[in-house]
Amino acid sequence: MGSGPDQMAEIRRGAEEILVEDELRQRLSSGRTLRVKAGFDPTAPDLHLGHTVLINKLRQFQQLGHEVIFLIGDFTGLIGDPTGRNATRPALTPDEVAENARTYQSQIFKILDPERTQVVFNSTWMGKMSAADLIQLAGRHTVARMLERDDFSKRYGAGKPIAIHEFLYPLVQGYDSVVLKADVELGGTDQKFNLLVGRQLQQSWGQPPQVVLTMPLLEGLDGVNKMSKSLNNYVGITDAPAEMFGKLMSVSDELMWRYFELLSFRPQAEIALLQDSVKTGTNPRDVKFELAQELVGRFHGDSAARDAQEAFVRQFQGGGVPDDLKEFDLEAPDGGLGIANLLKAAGLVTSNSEAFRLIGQGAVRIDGERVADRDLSLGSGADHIVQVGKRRFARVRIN
RNA sequence: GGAGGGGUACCCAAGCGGUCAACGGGGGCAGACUGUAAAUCUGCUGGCUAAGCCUUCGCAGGUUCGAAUCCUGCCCCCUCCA
Repeated sequence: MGSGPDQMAEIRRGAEEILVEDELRQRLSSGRTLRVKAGFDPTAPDLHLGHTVLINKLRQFQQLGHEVIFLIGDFTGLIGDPTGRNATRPALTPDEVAENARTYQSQIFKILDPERTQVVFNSTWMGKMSAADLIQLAGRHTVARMLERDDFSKRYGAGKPIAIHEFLYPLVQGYDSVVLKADVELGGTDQKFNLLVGRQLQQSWGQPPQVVLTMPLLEGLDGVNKMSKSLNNYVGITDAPAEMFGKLMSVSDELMWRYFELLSFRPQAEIALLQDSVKTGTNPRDVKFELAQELVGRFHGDSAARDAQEAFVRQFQGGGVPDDLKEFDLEAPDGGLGIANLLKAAGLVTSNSEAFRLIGQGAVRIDGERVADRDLSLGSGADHIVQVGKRRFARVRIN
């Protein structure tokens, strides 16, 4: 464990804001093991790299010798997420929550040390709370302070509805910090308000207020929007190695550095050296290889990462064929099997129209030969590698 | 309860009787190029037994030679007033 100031440099890495930084410095230098909390929604068990930004930060604290509390917000999950008013999320059943929690545990321990991670559920204490207790909790905060929250004040100002129970969410989250006696709570920048409510409630219960550390929301593969499943710009941590590798290689050269900062475990100094080397002529692609290697290795092991890189080089640099081809056995009618139907049967296109379009664009190859004739038909007894674009392949046997 | 606005393709958004399979933008896909599935440029982006035909503009009817466009009813969303 380093000294206070050394720890601060690592902790500050990538962080958006630390409130209050002096308080954190003091607690670090006290030499005490700090209780570092972060809460996760049990509705989204499929973690992507965006989620891991926070988990990585937890890991850092862990490596500095502190105790990590991974809180699963199953109580709030059972009520259902109140934000986004036109698509009220269906409340999860206890079984689903339990299932999601298991998924979390199998995924986060690729990053966190299970020995020094406490997984807790807020239903443990919230479930026991009576209506009277809840009213008492609600009495600790005021409407005016609630309305300070950016999205509440915007909605209020715009005449948009705010349901009463939406006010309870920050309170419950803050109360979790009281119960857990958190020293530090981590969250995305969008969580800032909720995290601060935790500070306030702790003080109200006579506890020293937790330090709040917010992390930026990781940009998705498009480099613009935050990474999310619904925008389909994400890298899932359960994505297959080749898939994960390819997605990371598609990140722009610029965004790559952002990913290094927030996702890589490399020391900052080492990343600075990589940046220098690109400035003096190293191919950014090769640096991106390093990033993809590290991340695929983290979730799938080093040998899978090496294989993924080899396959990537073979397929995209060498114009080669991936080794895990889907195979199809197709029947040819008397006149032979038309190319469009073949592509459709092999799942390479979704309609004949799409097939013809792609042929027109020169995207279709059979055994490496570009197909120019949209009326091409293939007879039986053959075995072909069929390709659409650079990424869609299939092996097709015609009987 | 009253007044008004709106529902168009994956998303946003034009069109307001024929020239509309429907402008434009985003996203996606493809091609070229390359240093990578970066960047950039170009093309495509309903379906089919395919130079023709069929289906699509909230839903159901109607008017018309002809409707995304006009009429009627219904459903849904939003804003303001109470």
